[in-house]
Amino acid sequence: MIRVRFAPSPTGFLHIGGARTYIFNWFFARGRGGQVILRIDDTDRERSTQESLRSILDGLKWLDLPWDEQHRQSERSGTHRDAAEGLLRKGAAYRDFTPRQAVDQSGREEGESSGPWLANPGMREMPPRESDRRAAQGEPFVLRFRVPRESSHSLAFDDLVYRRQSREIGDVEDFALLRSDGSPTYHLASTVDDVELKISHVIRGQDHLTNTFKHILLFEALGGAPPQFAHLPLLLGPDGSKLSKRKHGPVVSVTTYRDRGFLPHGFVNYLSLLGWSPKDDREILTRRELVEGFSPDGVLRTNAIVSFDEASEQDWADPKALWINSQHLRQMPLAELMPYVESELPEAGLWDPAYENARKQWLSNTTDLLRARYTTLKDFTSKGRAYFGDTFDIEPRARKNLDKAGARELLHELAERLASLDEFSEENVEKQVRGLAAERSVKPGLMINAARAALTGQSVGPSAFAVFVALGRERAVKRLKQV
RNA sequence: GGCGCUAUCGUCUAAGGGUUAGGACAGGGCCCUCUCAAGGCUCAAAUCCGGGUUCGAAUCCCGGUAGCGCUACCA
Repeated sequence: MIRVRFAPSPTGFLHIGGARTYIFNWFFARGRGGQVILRIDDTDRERSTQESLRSILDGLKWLDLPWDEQHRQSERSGTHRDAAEGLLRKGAAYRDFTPRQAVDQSGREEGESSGPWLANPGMREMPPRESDRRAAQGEPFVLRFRVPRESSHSLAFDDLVYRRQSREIGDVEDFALLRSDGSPTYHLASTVDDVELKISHVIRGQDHLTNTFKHILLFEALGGAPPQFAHLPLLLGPDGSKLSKRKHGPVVSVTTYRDRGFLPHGFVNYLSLLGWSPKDDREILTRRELVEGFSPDGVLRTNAIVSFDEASEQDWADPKALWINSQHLRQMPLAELMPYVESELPEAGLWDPAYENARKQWLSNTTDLLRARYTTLKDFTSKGRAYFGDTFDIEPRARKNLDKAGARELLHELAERLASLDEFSEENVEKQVRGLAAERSVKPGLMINAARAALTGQSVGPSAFAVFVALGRERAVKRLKQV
């Protein structure tokens, strides 16, 4: 049974890099009848916050890729401690009584090659009896893994993405298992839980590639077979540094995409193409195609840059992400799009209860008319405001179209004629507009553009005749008369 | 510093010994047209550098350089 896990630590918002890791885990498991486990790695109690947890859960839910099980590491600390004790008894771990400050000082500054395991060989070699005695006296200690030093063999594993990885065991330090307050570190908790939760494949960021040797050592000491590993290349900012909220702002947070009108699947599609591709020229892929096509050995080994311009209103996100979203917006089944549009309207004060019954069809027609030229869901309530409500601003460029000589009178005249039109259809409206233009010897474009301006306050938009019909005779005539 | 990973247009990527190095986004132009989109066509744009191996290298090997990661009682 394939079982994967996504293990975020709630010390920040859900990062798009984390989201991509989750997405790849999900595709991998779903494509093979496996299960997805969400595990909150909150072993760092001091830095973990409720707010972060909320953000992570909200972000993941929005992606609409449901998980099968959920666990929280802090609720399993007993298990972790038992495992640590077992390792200590077996001699696979030892207590390090070195005072914290001493370690901080020796290791930190312009680090020589020395690590704690070299700095304090006395701790590693301390007789168990002395170790037990000092612990019993309450002297604080860190529990460290005793990396085998006797033979200088090398460690190796086959990463599904990075292929065979090997390392001299001498290059692996005696890493911490338990902190001096008794709490488990990430390495211990993660490995113990991976064993207990029967994780078959660990798919995570490349920043853990070298940590994997420690984990394999731990899996073996714990008596479990190591899972398969697949490390993913990292996501970098436009400056080439690892994406971070601090440095790169709100674009690294998943909820930003939600709040700015991305379709969940448009976002998923975009992320899936960072470090992976279907190897053909497809770019817009359905969830099903993604699940069927994804494979770890198709994942690139190079970091990808998330390109965006924080200063630009247009390119606040990667232009390609925006484009992919716009493609989904116009290609997805209209019925699937409607709930998203419907939830945008009330927020903007543009909701009409009749959208649920009498005007349901109208809403859907209008959405269909508009979506081909929109990028995000927010466009429906900003650019599309005049369609759903009666208060809207007139843009400068639209005003110019209205200010053209004779434009207003023509529109007033047109309003009269439309008011008495038999059937208010696109065809008939067009006939009236062109007819009037011919009578007055003006270019139809003059009237058409002025009409669009009067009707929507904008100089751009769908075919003006379609706009007339979308608004309906009553509203259209009223707006023509008002200018 | 040590250890490791990586290197194709500005960006995301395809091509894993033989291609005019392909596609997409973004940019330029044209068509369409009532505007803006969409759509169609089109232009510009890349194999980090240096050595090998080979008839032939983006592709394999070595070196350099650069970027990134790890080197925590963070994950």
